[in-house]
Amino acid sequence: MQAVALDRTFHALSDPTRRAMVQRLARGPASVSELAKPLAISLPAVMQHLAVLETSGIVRTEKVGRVRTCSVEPKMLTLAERWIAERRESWERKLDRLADYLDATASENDNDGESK
Amino acid sequence: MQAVALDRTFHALSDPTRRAMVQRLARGPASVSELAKPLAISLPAVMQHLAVLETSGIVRTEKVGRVRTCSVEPKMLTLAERWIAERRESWERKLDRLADYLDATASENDNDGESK
DNA sequence: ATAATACTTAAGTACCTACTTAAGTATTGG
DNA sequence: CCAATACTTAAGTAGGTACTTAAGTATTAT
Repeated sequence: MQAVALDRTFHALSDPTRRAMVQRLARGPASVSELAKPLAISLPAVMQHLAVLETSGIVRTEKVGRVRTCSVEPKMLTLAERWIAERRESWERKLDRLADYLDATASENDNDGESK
Repeated sequence: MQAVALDRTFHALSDPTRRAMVQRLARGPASVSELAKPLAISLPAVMQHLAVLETSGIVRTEKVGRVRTCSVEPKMLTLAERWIAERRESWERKLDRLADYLDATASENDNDGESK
Protein backbone atom coordinates (compact mmCIF):
# COMPACT_ATOMS: atom_id res chain seq x y z
CA MET A 1 0.00 0.00 0.00
CA GLN A 2 0.99 3.58 -0.52
CA ALA A 3 -0.36 4.82 2.81
CA VAL A 4 3.01 6.00 4.07
CA ALA A 5 3.63 7.95 0.86
CA LEU A 6 0.30 9.73 1.32
CA ASP A 7 1.05 10.39 5.00
CA ARG A 8 4.30 12.06 4.03
CA THR A 9 2.90 13.97 1.07
CA PHE A 10 -0.09 15.44 2.91
CA HIS A 11 2.08 16.18 5.93
CA ALA A 12 4.58 17.96 3.69
CA LEU A 13 1.80 20.09 2.20
CA SER A 14 0.28 20.95 5.59
CA ASP A 15 2.89 23.60 6.34
CA PRO A 16 2.57 27.08 4.76
CA THR A 17 6.33 27.52 4.42
CA ARG A 18 6.63 24.25 2.54
CA ARG A 19 3.67 25.13 0.31
CA ALA A 20 5.39 28.45 -0.47
CA MET A 21 8.49 26.48 -1.45
CA VAL A 22 6.47 24.18 -3.70
CA GLN A 23 4.73 27.19 -5.24
CA ARG A 24 8.10 28.75 -6.04
CA LEU A 25 9.42 25.51 -7.48
CA ALA A 26 6.31 25.06 -9.63
CA ARG A 27 7.63 28.05 -11.61
CA GLY A 28 10.93 26.28 -12.19
CA PRO A 29 14.02 24.93 -10.41
CA ALA A 30 15.79 26.97 -7.73
CA SER A 31 18.82 26.75 -5.47
CA VAL A 32 18.43 26.43 -1.70
CA SER A 33 19.32 30.08 -1.13
CA GLU A 34 16.92 31.30 -3.84
CA LEU A 35 14.27 29.23 -2.12
CA ALA A 36 15.21 30.71 1.27
CA LYS A 37 15.41 34.37 0.18
CA PRO A 38 11.68 35.26 0.47
CA LEU A 39 11.28 33.30 3.73
CA ALA A 40 11.70 34.88 7.15
CA ILE A 41 13.41 31.86 8.71
CA SER A 42 16.98 30.64 9.07
CA LEU A 43 18.70 28.62 6.37
CA PRO A 44 18.84 25.47 8.53
CA ALA A 45 15.08 25.74 8.94
CA VAL A 46 14.74 25.89 5.16
CA MET A 47 16.96 22.83 4.87
CA GLN A 48 14.71 20.96 7.28
CA HIS A 49 11.61 21.84 5.28
CA LEU A 50 13.43 20.80 2.12
CA ALA A 51 14.27 17.45 3.71
CA VAL A 52 10.57 16.91 4.45
CA LEU A 53 9.65 17.76 0.87
CA GLU A 54 12.37 15.51 -0.50
CA THR A 55 11.50 12.56 1.75
CA SER A 56 7.88 12.86 0.66
CA GLY A 57 9.00 12.73 -2.96
CA ILE A 58 7.40 16.07 -3.86
CA VAL A 59 10.79 17.65 -4.52
CA ARG A 60 13.97 16.26 -6.02
CA THR A 61 17.36 17.91 -5.49
CA GLU A 62 20.77 17.57 -7.03
CA LYS A 63 24.01 19.14 -5.91
CA VAL A 64 26.50 20.44 -8.45
CA GLY A 65 29.58 22.13 -7.03
CA ARG A 66 28.42 24.03 -3.97
CA VAL A 67 24.91 24.67 -5.29
CA ARG A 68 21.97 22.35 -4.66
CA THR A 69 19.25 22.73 -7.26
CA CYS A 70 15.68 21.79 -6.29
CA SER A 71 12.80 20.93 -8.58
CA VAL A 72 9.24 19.63 -8.35
CA GLU A 73 8.59 15.92 -8.86
CA PRO A 74 4.95 15.83 -9.97
CA LYS A 75 4.29 12.10 -9.39
CA MET A 76 3.53 12.49 -5.68
CA LEU A 77 1.44 15.59 -6.30
CA THR A 78 -0.62 13.56 -8.74
CA LEU A 79 -0.98 10.70 -6.24
CA ALA A 80 -2.26 13.04 -3.51
CA GLU A 81 -4.51 14.91 -5.92
CA ARG A 82 -6.09 11.68 -7.12
CA TRP A 83 -6.64 10.36 -3.61
CA ILE A 84 -8.72 13.45 -2.84
CA ALA A 85 -10.47 13.47 -6.23
CA GLU A 86 -11.53 9.84 -5.94
CA ARG A 87 -13.17 10.30 -2.52
CA ARG A 88 -14.79 13.55 -3.54
CA GLU A 89 -16.16 11.97 -6.73
CA SER A 90 -17.42 8.94 -4.81
CA TRP A 91 -19.29 11.30 -2.50
CA GLU A 92 -20.69 13.34 -5.39
CA ARG A 93 -21.91 10.22 -7.24
CA LYS A 94 -23.62 9.18 -4.01
CA LEU A 95 -25.36 12.58 -3.86
CA ASP A 96 -26.42 12.27 -7.51
CA ARG A 97 -27.95 8.85 -6.93
CA LEU A 98 -29.79 10.23 -3.92
CA ALA A 99 -31.13 13.12 -6.03
CA ASP A 100 -32.26 10.64 -8.71
CA TYR A 101 -34.00 8.56 -6.07
CA LEU A 102 -35.74 11.59 -4.61
CA ASP A 103 -36.84 12.68 -8.10
CA ALA A 104 -38.20 9.20 -8.79
CA THR A 105 -40.02 9.12 -5.46
CA ALA A 106 -41.46 12.59 -6.10
CA SER A 107 -42.90 11.57 -9.50
CA GLU A 108 -44.30 8.37 -7.97
CA ASN A 109 -46.11 10.60 -5.52
CA ASP A 110 -47.20 12.95 -8.32
CA ASN A 111 -49.09 10.24 -10.22
CA ASP A 112 -49.18 7.66 -7.41
CA GLY A 113 -48.02 5.23 -10.10
CA GLU A 114 -46.12 1.94 -9.86
CA SER A 115 -44.46 0.07 -12.71
CA LYS A 116 -46.23 -3.28 -13.26
CA MET B 1 -5.94 34.18 2.31
CA GLN B 2 -7.01 30.61 2.85
CA ALA B 3 -3.63 29.40 4.08
CA VAL B 4 -4.94 28.24 7.46
CA ALA B 5 -7.74 26.25 5.80
CA LEU B 6 -5.15 24.46 3.64
CA ASP B 7 -2.91 23.87 6.68
CA ARG B 8 -5.81 22.19 8.46
CA THR B 9 -7.06 20.24 5.47
CA PHE B 10 -3.70 18.78 4.49
CA HIS B 11 -2.89 18.10 8.13
CA ALA B 12 -6.21 16.28 8.53
CA LEU B 13 -5.44 14.13 5.48
CA SER B 14 -1.89 13.32 6.62
CA ASP B 15 -3.07 10.67 9.10
CA PRO B 16 -4.00 7.17 7.83
CA THR B 17 -6.77 6.74 10.41
CA ARG B 18 -8.39 10.00 9.34
CA ARG B 19 -8.07 9.07 5.66
CA ALA B 20 -9.76 5.75 6.46
CA MET B 21 -12.58 7.71 8.10
CA VAL B 22 -12.92 9.98 5.06
CA GLN B 23 -12.87 6.94 2.79
CA ARG B 24 -15.70 5.37 4.77
CA LEU B 25 -17.70 8.61 4.76
CA ALA B 26 -17.24 9.02 1.00
CA ARG B 27 -19.57 6.00 0.69
CA GLY B 28 -22.23 7.77 2.74
CA PRO B 29 -22.97 9.16 6.22
CA ALA B 30 -22.13 7.14 9.34
CA SER B 31 -22.47 7.40 13.10
CA VAL B 32 -19.42 7.76 15.35
CA SER B 33 -19.53 4.12 16.40
CA GLU B 34 -19.96 2.87 12.83
CA LEU B 35 -16.91 4.96 11.98
CA ALA B 36 -15.01 3.52 14.94
CA LYS B 37 -15.91 -0.14 14.40
CA PRO B 38 -13.20 -1.04 11.83
CA LEU B 39 -10.52 0.96 13.67
CA ALA B 40 -8.22 -0.57 16.28
CA ILE B 41 -8.24 2.48 18.57
CA SER B 42 -10.36 3.69 21.47
CA LEU B 43 -13.55 5.68 20.93
CA PRO B 44 -12.07 8.87 22.45
CA ALA B 45 -9.24 8.59 19.91
CA VAL B 46 -11.82 8.39 17.13
CA MET B 47 -13.55 11.47 18.57
CA GLN B 48 -10.27 13.35 18.48
CA HIS B 49 -9.69 12.43 14.85
CA LEU B 50 -13.25 13.43 14.10
CA ALA B 51 -12.66 16.82 15.74
CA VAL B 52 -9.63 17.36 13.48
CA LEU B 53 -11.70 16.46 10.40
CA GLU B 54 -14.54 18.70 11.51
CA THR B 55 -12.30 21.68 12.33
CA SER B 56 -10.70 21.36 8.91
CA GLY B 57 -14.13 21.44 7.32
CA ILE B 58 -13.73 18.08 5.56
CA VAL B 59 -16.47 16.50 7.67
CA ARG B 60 -19.72 17.88 9.02
CA THR B 61 -21.58 16.23 11.92
CA GLU B 62 -25.01 16.56 13.46
CA LYS B 63 -26.32 15.01 16.62
CA VAL B 64 -29.86 13.66 16.81
CA GLY B 65 -30.84 11.96 20.04
CA ARG B 66 -27.76 10.13 21.25
CA VAL B 67 -26.39 9.46 17.76
CA ARG B 68 -24.01 11.80 15.96
CA THR B 69 -24.11 11.39 12.20
CA CYS B 70 -21.03 12.35 10.17
CA SER B 71 -20.81 13.19 6.50
CA VAL B 72 -18.28 14.48 3.98
CA GLU B 73 -18.26 18.18 3.12
CA PRO B 74 -16.65 18.24 -0.34
CA LYS B 75 -15.79 21.99 -0.48
CA MET B 76 -12.53 21.64 1.42
CA LEU B 77 -11.56 18.52 -0.50
CA THR B 78 -12.02 20.51 -3.69
CA LEU B 79 -9.93 23.40 -2.32
CA ALA B 80 -7.03 21.09 -1.43
CA GLU B 81 -7.32 19.17 -4.69
CA ARG B 82 -7.16 22.39 -6.71
CA TRP B 83 -4.19 23.73 -4.80
CA ILE B 84 -2.22 20.66 -5.79
CA ALA B 85 -3.56 20.57 -9.36
CA GLU B 86 -2.65 24.21 -10.01
CA ARG B 87 0.97 23.78 -8.93
CA ARG B 88 1.31 20.50 -10.80
CA GLU B 89 -0.15 22.03 -13.96
CA SER B 90 2.08 25.07 -13.65
CA TRP B 91 5.08 22.73 -13.48
CA GLU B 92 3.87 20.64 -16.40
CA ARG B 93 3.28 23.71 -18.60
CA LYS B 94 6.82 24.77 -17.74
CA LEU B 95 8.10 21.37 -18.88
CA ASP B 96 6.09 21.61 -22.11
CA ARG B 97 7.54 25.03 -22.92
CA LEU B 98 11.01 23.64 -22.26
CA ALA B 99 10.32 20.72 -24.60
CA ASP B 100 9.07 23.15 -27.28
CA TYR B 101 12.19 25.24 -26.86
CA LEU B 102 14.45 22.21 -27.12
CA ASP B 103 12.58 21.05 -30.24
CA ALA B 104 12.95 24.49 -31.81
CA THR B 105 16.64 24.60 -30.95
CA ALA B 106 17.12 21.10 -32.33
CA SER B 107 15.53 21.99 -35.70
CA GLU B 108 17.58 25.18 -35.86
CA ASN B 109 20.63 22.99 -35.53
CA ASP B 110 19.22 20.51 -38.07
CA ASN B 111 18.92 23.05 -40.87
CA ASP B 112 20.83 25.86 -39.21
CA GLY B 113 17.88 28.04 -40.30
CA GLU B 114 16.34 31.17 -38.83
CA SER B 115 12.99 32.67 -39.72
CA LYS B 116 13.63 36.01 -41.48
C1' DA C 1 46.63 31.03 -0.38
C1' DT C 2 42.57 33.57 1.47
C1' DA C 3 38.22 34.73 1.70
C1' DA C 4 33.57 34.70 0.39
C1' DT C 5 29.79 31.64 -0.81
C1' DA C 6 26.56 27.91 -0.31
C1' DC C 7 25.20 24.81 2.08
C1' DT C 8 25.36 21.21 6.20
C1' DT C 9 25.46 19.22 10.92
C1' DA C 10 24.57 19.33 15.72
C1' DA C 11 22.21 20.32 19.69
C1' DG C 12 18.74 22.43 22.32
C1' DT C 13 13.91 24.31 23.24
C1' DA C 14 8.94 25.18 23.16
C1' DC C 15 5.03 23.49 21.49
C1' DC C 16 1.93 20.04 19.28
C1' DT C 17 -0.08 15.09 18.30
C1' DA C 18 -2.02 10.71 18.88
C1' DC C 19 -3.02 7.84 22.07
C1' DT C 20 -4.52 5.93 26.52
C1' DT C 21 -7.72 5.00 30.76
C1' DA C 22 -11.16 6.58 33.87
C1' DA C 23 -15.14 8.77 34.72
C1' DG C 24 -18.76 11.42 33.07
C1' DT C 25 -23.70 12.84 30.51
C1' DA C 26 -27.64 12.22 27.73
C1' DT C 27 -31.05 8.99 25.31
C1' DT C 28 -33.67 5.08 24.69
C1' DG C 29 -35.53 0.26 25.39
C1' DG C 30 -37.51 -3.13 28.79
C1' DC D 1 -37.38 3.13 37.12
C1' DC D 2 -33.04 0.86 35.48
C1' DA D 3 -29.85 -0.43 32.48
C1' DA D 4 -27.82 -0.49 28.08
C1' DT D 5 -26.24 2.53 24.46
C1' DA D 6 -23.76 6.30 22.34
C1' DC D 7 -21.10 9.43 22.87
C1' DT D 8 -18.20 13.08 25.71
C1' DT D 9 -14.76 15.16 28.87
C1' DA D 10 -10.58 15.12 31.43
C1' DA D 11 -6.03 14.20 32.32
C1' DG D 12 -1.73 12.14 31.50
C1' DT D 13 2.17 10.33 28.50
C1' DA D 14 5.42 9.23 24.75
C1' DG D 15 7.05 10.86 20.81
C1' DG D 16 7.11 14.30 16.91
C1' DT D 17 7.64 19.17 14.77
C1' DA D 18 9.48 23.69 13.72
C1' DC D 19 12.39 26.52 14.98
C1' DT D 20 16.86 28.53 16.86
C1' DT D 21 22.16 29.49 17.27
C1' DA D 22 26.78 27.89 16.80
C1' DA D 23 30.05 25.66 14.41
C1' DG D 24 31.22 23.00 10.72
C1' DT D 25 32.61 21.48 5.27
C1' DA D 26 33.12 21.99 0.48
C1' DT D 27 33.63 25.15 -3.72
C1' DT D 28 34.70 29.07 -6.21
C1' DA D 29 36.56 33.72 -6.90
C1' DT D 30 40.52 36.98 -6.05
